[in-house]
Amino acid sequence: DHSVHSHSSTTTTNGHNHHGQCCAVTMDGCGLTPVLDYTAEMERYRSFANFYAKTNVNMNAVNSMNFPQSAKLARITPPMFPGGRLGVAGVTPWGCHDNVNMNINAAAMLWGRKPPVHQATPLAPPTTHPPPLATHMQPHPHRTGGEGKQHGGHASSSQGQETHHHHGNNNFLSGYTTTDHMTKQGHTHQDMLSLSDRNSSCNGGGGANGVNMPNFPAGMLGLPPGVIVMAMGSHNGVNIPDSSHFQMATNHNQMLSDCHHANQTNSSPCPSTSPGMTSGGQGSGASKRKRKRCGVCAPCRRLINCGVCSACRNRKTGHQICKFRKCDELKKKAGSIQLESPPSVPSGEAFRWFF
DNA sequence: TAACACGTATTC
DNA sequence: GAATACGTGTTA
Repeated sequence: DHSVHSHSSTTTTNGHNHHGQCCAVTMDGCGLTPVLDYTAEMERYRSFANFYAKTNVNMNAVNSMNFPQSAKLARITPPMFPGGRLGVAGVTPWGCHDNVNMNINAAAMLWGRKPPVHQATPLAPPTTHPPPLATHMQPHPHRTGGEGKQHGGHASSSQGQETHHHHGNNNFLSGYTTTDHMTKQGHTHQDMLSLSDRNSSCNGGGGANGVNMPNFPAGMLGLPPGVIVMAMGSHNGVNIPDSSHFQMATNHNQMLSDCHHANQTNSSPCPSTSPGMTSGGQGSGASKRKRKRCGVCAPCRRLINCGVCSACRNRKTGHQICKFRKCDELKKKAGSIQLESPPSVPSGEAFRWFF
């Protein structure tokens, strides 16, 4: 809607939109400038607010009464978005782009890393802002609550996030105290485990390719559990938005394999023929194996059930995951899935693990 | 076509 | 064994 955009541009002086709703649904600076469904966006804000309400943020946790499943999830959810520097203080945990454009920056922001672009200095840090390292895991002193932020989601409004340069260990929040990050609640999110506990090895198994490193503590790398590690291409570090090449450090020092269908029960790392398929399954072969969530699409990265969709409401009988958490890949027909690499990305060869 | 129901695989 | 979630047939 051109009128909306022109309205926004004339009422901002620094790129921020001061007319809340417009800001909530537009994503200036995102390149594509998509317009999100407002309801969906608000729902995401609400879920995030609920998440913080149940974990470590002093908020009026009214939502938790309405969404018991969310509360349950929140209890088992570690502070993936540390200290409010990323999430509540001005940037939604889902980032500005991520539910539309699966690019690296979005994922990086989500998993605790600031987008590595033109950010030499934080934007106008609030007064008396402590040094980043000192307060990294602490709630932002100026936080006013998640859903109240009309500027949430604006990529450039991430005041208070510390700067991470695009090289060296700073890339991985070396300032983190990893124990702080993970042991506050003693365990990690089930979804995170499901992503990481695959002791499978689609990349060669047994860490042969440097992917599984059973005795290599992530902390030594300054890698907080939950941080996705993106293997940069061997050519000039070009960000290649291939979600299948994300990796994630976890408590178990394992990485999320880029095999989407890790096999837990047998030693075969990648999809194999499954003898029995579900009720209606034809049992015609490997393609009928139950698929796994991709783990990197926007719904997969969502940690909290909405609690209100039909799937949540019919948890017992429906046996379905929350609608808002349903993997985009799984929504597609099983036969229509394109495997791992887009044509422009030479799988594997273009990536390497760098530490 | 979306929502629902159910069988079943998977994980804890 | 319970909880979760995928796949698919049925129904509105």
